[in-house]
Amino acid sequence: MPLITLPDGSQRSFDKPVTVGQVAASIGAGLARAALAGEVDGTLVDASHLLDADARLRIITSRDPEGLEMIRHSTAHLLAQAVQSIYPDAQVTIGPVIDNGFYYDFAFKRPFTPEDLEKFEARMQELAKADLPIHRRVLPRDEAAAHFRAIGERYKAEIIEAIPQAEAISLYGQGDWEDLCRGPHVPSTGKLGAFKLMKLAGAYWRGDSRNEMLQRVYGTAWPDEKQLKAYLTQLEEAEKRDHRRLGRELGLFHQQEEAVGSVFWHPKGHTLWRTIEQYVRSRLANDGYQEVKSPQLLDRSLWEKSGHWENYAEHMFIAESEGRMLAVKPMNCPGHVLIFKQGIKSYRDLPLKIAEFGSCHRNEPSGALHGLMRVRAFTQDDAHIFCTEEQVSTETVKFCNLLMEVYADFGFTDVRVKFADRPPQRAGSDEIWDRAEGALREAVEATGLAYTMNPGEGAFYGPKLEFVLRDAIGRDWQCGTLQVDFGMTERLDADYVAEDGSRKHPVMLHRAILGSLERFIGILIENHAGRLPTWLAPVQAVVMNITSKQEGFAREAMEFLKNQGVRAEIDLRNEKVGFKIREHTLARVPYLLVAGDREVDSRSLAVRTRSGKDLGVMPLGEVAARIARDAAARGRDLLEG
RNA sequence: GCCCACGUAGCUCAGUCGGUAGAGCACGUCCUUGGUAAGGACGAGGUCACCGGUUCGAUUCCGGUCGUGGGCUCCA
Repeated sequence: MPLITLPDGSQRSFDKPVTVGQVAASIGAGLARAALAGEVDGTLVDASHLLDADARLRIITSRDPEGLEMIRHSTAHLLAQAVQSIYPDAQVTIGPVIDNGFYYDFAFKRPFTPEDLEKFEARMQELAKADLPIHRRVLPRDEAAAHFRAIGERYKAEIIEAIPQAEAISLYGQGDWEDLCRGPHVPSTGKLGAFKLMKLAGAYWRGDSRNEMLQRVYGTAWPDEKQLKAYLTQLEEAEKRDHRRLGRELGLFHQQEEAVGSVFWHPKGHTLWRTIEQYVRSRLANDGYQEVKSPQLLDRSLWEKSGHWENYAEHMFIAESEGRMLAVKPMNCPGHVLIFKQGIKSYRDLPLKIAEFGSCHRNEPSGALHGLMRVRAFTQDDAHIFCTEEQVSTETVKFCNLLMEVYADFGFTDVRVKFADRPPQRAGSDEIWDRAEGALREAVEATGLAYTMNPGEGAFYGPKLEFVLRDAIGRDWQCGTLQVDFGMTERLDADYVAEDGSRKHPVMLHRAILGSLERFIGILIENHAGRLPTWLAPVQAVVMNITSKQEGFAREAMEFLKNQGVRAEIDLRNEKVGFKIREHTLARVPYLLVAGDREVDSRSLAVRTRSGKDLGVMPLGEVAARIARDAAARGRDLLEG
């Protein structure tokens, strides 16, 4: 006689055991159709799950996050069924849900082709249309393993054999096809249909590059066609924001094969670069950092002492001269330690903050390179804080405040913090790591920021905080970092005289806010879809004449704006004003300034923004003031709608 | 580095079932002096990524190299 309690507190009693689906049906026909699964006393179960005792029940539909996840998971199964119905000798492995969709990895004798993808999708549609009921059965572990071995599914068998022996294994079947799965799943394949297979890729079995390569099929799945279409449209939008395309179209930079993984910054791109660099420079100076410049090439012996040679050699570019082996710096820290070591330092000198816009080279695998986002030559807004163990907390708090301020100026306010602890390959004893992690934990608690753990992802020399910012279309980018290093100064023999006259090795905080300037600029371009805020726009205003009659005044106006600190250009070409407006709008110039006869007479300009807003005619001084006001707000309070 | 796909004019892309290629935009010249997202005419521009092989002949077919894209791995 189960008594079922629903989320709204209402109760229903039944005179015999009922399934989740039957409870839904007792509430209404619409809910019965929509019901995908249930949550019984906090555990997700299938709609066919039999309730034989009192329970709290929540009916899961596609409107619940869990429901959407199930749709994706079940669609992954549908894909596997389709693939195996077409290629019976393809072996299934795993098919998890990911953001916006799912993937499924198959072992197959040859790579899948785009034509295969079409076939798979068509078969999936057929199977969905057939509305096959999905049912669950349970086997003891050993029996399940033997079953999968018997039907030649060795990857599945391997997965099962990793599960504790006492546990029972559930299998889900639809039609004549069956797969190992924890579940739950939607009640039938007819609940699926709004999906699309997106792409093919290779992926290693268990994510290990020493293992064999599997064929991964990516797909997306949604509760209905409308949401699917909205997602596909959004993807197109993201493509339009691609910084590589915009970088070319806006004349910011280019890359070519003679310098793989490096960037050729064009005048406009470098203007943007300098604006950012000068801004960060002033923020750092305000916070007591001293800027330096350290050498690009440093002797191997230094890298051996710092631990890089042992832990980072595969990423380093090597050069040779007069029989000495040199390495192009992949990081700035050893150089900064050498600067610290010049002269005797006292505890009174701490914290000592050394900053550098450090140009680093790392020999990244070719497959990792991607536009500005992943390069081999990049520049960090890097700095090292030499301090005592007691100062770690306050310095961390100060740094986090600065970082949040800087991000806000760039218009990023959604920032997440991750705590990455000791990686498998590392320098220093466990005892030192215990202390470093302890100090960093205490420091991050002192900031009051919420954080999540990122196990095993620390730098080889210390644990780190990672600062992840979310962009305008919801993508996450790790930019800032703060790393606590208890070992580097000892390895490089850097010390200071403590209050009691003894020599001590300072703690080093490695920190960056933007991370790589190259990458940060890429993020800015995509975040703003090329419409950089006025303070960053390489060209802030273009003055254009309507006929050649206004040429003199247009020149005068442009010079005036330049003298007022506006990055202004002039367009005197013999073209119609509509043509010029179109071009500079597409070039994302924030302010389009037109000089016709009327404006010449009143020594003013007709002001239009790149978003098409007509701000009317303003005297020259007012135009300059308006642009200056907009630029001064940085990314915080944009005037433009 | 690994898997798959791709590489034709500055850009976006057609095309050649093997007979050295075409459009639009951009560029140049000329006409047009036009008030807020494309005025018109003419013209120039390509070792079809690179290196080999097959062939009478390769941009096209085959192999390799390099690069790019999407993944994997890695990561700022």
